[in-house]
Amino acid sequence: MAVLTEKHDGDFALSQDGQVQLRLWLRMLSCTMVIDKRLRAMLGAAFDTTLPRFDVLAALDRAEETELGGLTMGQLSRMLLVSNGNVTALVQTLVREGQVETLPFASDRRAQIVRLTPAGKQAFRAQAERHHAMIGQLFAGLGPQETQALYQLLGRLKSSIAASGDTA
Amino acid sequence: MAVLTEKHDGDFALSQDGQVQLRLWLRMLSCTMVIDKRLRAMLGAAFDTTLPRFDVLAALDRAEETELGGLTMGQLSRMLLVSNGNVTALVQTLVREGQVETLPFASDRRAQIVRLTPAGKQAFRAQAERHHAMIGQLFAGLGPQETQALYQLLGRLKSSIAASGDTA
DNA sequence: CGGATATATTTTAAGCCTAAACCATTTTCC
DNA sequence: GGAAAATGGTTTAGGCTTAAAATATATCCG
Repeated sequence: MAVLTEKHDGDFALSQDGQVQLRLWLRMLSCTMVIDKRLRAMLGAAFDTTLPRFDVLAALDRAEETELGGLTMGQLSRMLLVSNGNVTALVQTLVREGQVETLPFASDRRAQIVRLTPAGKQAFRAQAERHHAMIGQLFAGLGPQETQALYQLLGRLKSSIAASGDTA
Repeated sequence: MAVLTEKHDGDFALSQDGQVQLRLWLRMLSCTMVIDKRLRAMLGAAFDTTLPRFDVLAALDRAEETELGGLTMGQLSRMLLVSNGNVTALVQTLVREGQVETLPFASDRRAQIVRLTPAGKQAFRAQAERHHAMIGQLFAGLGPQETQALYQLLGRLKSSIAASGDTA
């Protein structure tokens, strides 16, 4: 913690540290929101779907290589950082649309496996391509080392958040 | 999309870069979501309120110095980047709770002014203090020049987004 | 003036999201 | 074995959010 010792410029900046953090947070929130909205708008316009549904497909796609070939509801919930009930609703609509199917999980009759149908996999691939392309466009103005620097600073932020969680 | 549309040259670099950008986006989204959730949880637990309601109070607090002493529904909507109908609902509940009041706007009978009540101002001050403190904690692990660097890189990202918007 | 257009706002329908209560099954432990 | 606790999942009630339709008022222009 800095004491106000020096004369001119640096002290002012430090005394304003809280303000800087608030402005940083607001800018970060704003950027995230704008990108998020663009992605949602694109998914709605091009595929008549939503970001949460896309996220479910993406998680299941990544899980296809595993032994189960899919995920349980609870795994999905923890992976997407959304509530259990929310996953229930999302999976229900995806089942209704034929993009996803559920199977009983033999070794635990409370649980069930969710996995992509062929139609779901095909839909996901098309969506992922556009999703990926749009992110590429949005970040295109950043050079490689800016991208890298931002990635690393966000890693530091992640650590900072984790550290603050221990005591908060 | 004029610049990068040439065919064979950049493919490898672009595909690599795209992966980095996707990971960057996911990390940024994750950090933002975690902070957002913490703030919501704090506001709910400590003040039985929500982040959107806090945002309304914050906007009105900032507008208190102006001539009107408040904002119209439309100004609020544009400022918070949420839909008009959403503002209607938020203001209604804040009016019901006595934190906000609406006044007819003499020079345009379609519009109305929304402004803080004394109770609203008092509630906001307490909430803002905690909000500010929590952000300080979450970002505490970043040094001053890391904070500054992150702020500037997000500014670059903001420009990149704006530039991509011109053509997308 | 008066119709066409634009603006400010509300309403409506629908989806997302959560916490809390609830049910079914599994695990723990005596 | 069997009660108690834990876990997987669904349901419910309620708030947030949007787009689109509807309402009221204001402005533009012939």
